[in-house]
Amino acid sequence: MVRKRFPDTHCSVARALNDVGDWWSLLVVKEAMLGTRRFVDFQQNLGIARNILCDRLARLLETGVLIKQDVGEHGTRYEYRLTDKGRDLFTVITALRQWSDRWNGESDGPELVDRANGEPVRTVAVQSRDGRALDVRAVVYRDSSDTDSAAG
Amino acid sequence: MVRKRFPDTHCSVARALNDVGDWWSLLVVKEAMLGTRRFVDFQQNLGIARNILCDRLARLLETGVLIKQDVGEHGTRYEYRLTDKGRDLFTVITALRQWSDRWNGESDGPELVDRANGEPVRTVAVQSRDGRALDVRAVVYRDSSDTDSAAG
DNA sequence: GCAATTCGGTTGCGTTTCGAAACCGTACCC
DNA sequence: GGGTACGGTTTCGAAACGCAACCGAATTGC
Repeated sequence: MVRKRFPDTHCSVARALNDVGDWWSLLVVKEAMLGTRRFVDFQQNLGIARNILCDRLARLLETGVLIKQDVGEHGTRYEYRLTDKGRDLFTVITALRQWSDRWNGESDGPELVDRANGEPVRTVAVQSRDGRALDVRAVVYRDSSDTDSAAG
Repeated sequence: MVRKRFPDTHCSVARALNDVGDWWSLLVVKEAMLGTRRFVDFQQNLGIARNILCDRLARLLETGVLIKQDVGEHGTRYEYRLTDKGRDLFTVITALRQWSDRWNGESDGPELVDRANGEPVRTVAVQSRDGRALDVRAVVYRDSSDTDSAAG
């Protein structure tokens, strides 16, 4: 199963979607963040077809989001664990979760709280250097070719 | 073209992916955030097939991410514009962009800066109530059924 | 040692979706 | 009334998906 996706684009968003842009990849990563590590557990918890799961895991290994470890205790056993790159998707997934909760109604799923004190986490937002929340109209996409202008 | 996707899941992430989880939807939204509003412009800027673009635009209308306005100046003209729900994806898209830049190398695309002063925006992060950056290991997914416990 | 089971896949096969290009209908333009 | 631009829809081959059956290695049970 070879797929081409967005071969070499200058767009960061498109390049991110190359790694985690299909239906299942982000859900696999989310599941891994909940502690799932084994093939059968991913398969059952997500309800994904086995061949598709195989393919997604292989791709996530290729792109360095997961690593595969042989834990040969009982028969053939592997663990799929998040890399730093994979764990770093936490922000993306949390932003997506909060967006869904805001606009499609609260889910009855688990709530995300600070392990240190049990308080809910803040709403994820884009912030200016001095910490103001910025919406899309408060920013400019500045062409990176004029790096030494305008910013000051 | 009817597709089922994830029918009714308790998982917020999966529900978000129902709206914007396929290959093109997030790119369409991203393009809209760059100011694109017209069918032909989406089609040319993204290099998407016209039928797929039609389908995605229709779905984004259905889910309330975009609205369609007739601006009948010259012949048949419509504008597809972001709703508040659509604009609110700014955080998700920015998080995704930053993730890609961190792990797949900087792109030569435009840089995101504060319109007010030209300074680059902060790195998007999940924060605790008191503003500490939290990674996935610093949080707990607390079952929302025990709402009145543990939180302190 | 041999059957049954578990785990992590792979293979076949039918269905769905994608993508490129051709076609269509309306509204301007002259 | 022909040309053009816009916003689609149709057609059709290719790719991806989902289900279910099968496979191979190791472990368990006896």
